[in-house]
Amino acid sequence: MNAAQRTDPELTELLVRHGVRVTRQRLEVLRELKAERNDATAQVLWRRLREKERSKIGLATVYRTLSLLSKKGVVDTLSHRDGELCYRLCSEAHHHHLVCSRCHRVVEIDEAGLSDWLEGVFVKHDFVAIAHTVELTGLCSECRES
Amino acid sequence: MNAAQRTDPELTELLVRHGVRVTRQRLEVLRELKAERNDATAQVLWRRLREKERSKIGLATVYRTLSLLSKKGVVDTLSHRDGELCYRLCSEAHHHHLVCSRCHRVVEIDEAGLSDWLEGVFVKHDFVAIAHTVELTGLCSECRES
DNA sequence: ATAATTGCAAAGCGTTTGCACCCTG
DNA sequence: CAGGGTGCAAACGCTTTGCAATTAT
Repeated sequence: MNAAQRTDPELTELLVRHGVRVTRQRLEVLRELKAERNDATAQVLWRRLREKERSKIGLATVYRTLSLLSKKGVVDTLSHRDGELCYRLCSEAHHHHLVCSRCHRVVEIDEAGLSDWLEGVFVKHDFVAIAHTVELTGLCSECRES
Repeated sequence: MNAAQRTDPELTELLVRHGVRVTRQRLEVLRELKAERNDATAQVLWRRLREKERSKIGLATVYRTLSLLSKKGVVDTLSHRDGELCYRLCSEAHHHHLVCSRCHRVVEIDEAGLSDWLEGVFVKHDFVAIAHTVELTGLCSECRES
């Protein structure tokens, strides 16, 4: 247990709750994600940790950590940035995203109102639902003004 | 004008209609896409043309062609395959896709029933709509049996 | 004729992997 | 103290680009 781990018991607990070993690097990635208002790529998170936080974390570790956390359902992935994945610490309930194409502000949208339509589509085509992704892109009010 | 171009006047016309120069390579890519029931990646299309059709087409040309056709609205892109884009010759109307995760069968879904929900979300958060993508993944009836 | 298109090879870029060392549980 | 986690560098796979030769209009 070092300083970084003691700083935010909530994040440590988040890892433990998902059956993930607690390491300095994983806490650092989570801390950085928590500080991010919207979403961030693996490379961006790594650069921030290296430069701003003076962390010795390796890029591969950031990738491995995000991939693990995503598999465990601790973070969400968005693919609105072509060719690279964005990660985001999310609320637990199933939801979707509305992203501003200019400032990349992310708004979480709940499932209500969509479920009926979804259900109907799967039934109509005789598919068993596995997953669905909905990504809405627009221009937020602030960005419209400038 | 060579043999390949004479074979399918419909494809030639499709290019002309979108203001795209007609070349042997572009017609070959379109012909291959037309023969594809679902969707295919640039690399898959290229391999088919090279091996099955004995075409001398270059991989870069396939990429350039697909990118151009996508920009002109002649083909659609789907991103259900992680890390690489899939292309598909599509109907003109706006629509979405339901993809079988096992056999990759693609079913086109029309916009009806979704528009109201979409409209409501954009208005509620004071965003001006730019785009939206909806991708549903499931298991089709045939794949469930085996 | 001339500007766009092509094939090839090399470069780019995000991501993954092999391996020796380190640390958590 | 054993097995997972890490950092580094090299490998990977998809995509893009520079360039000289070719081709459509």
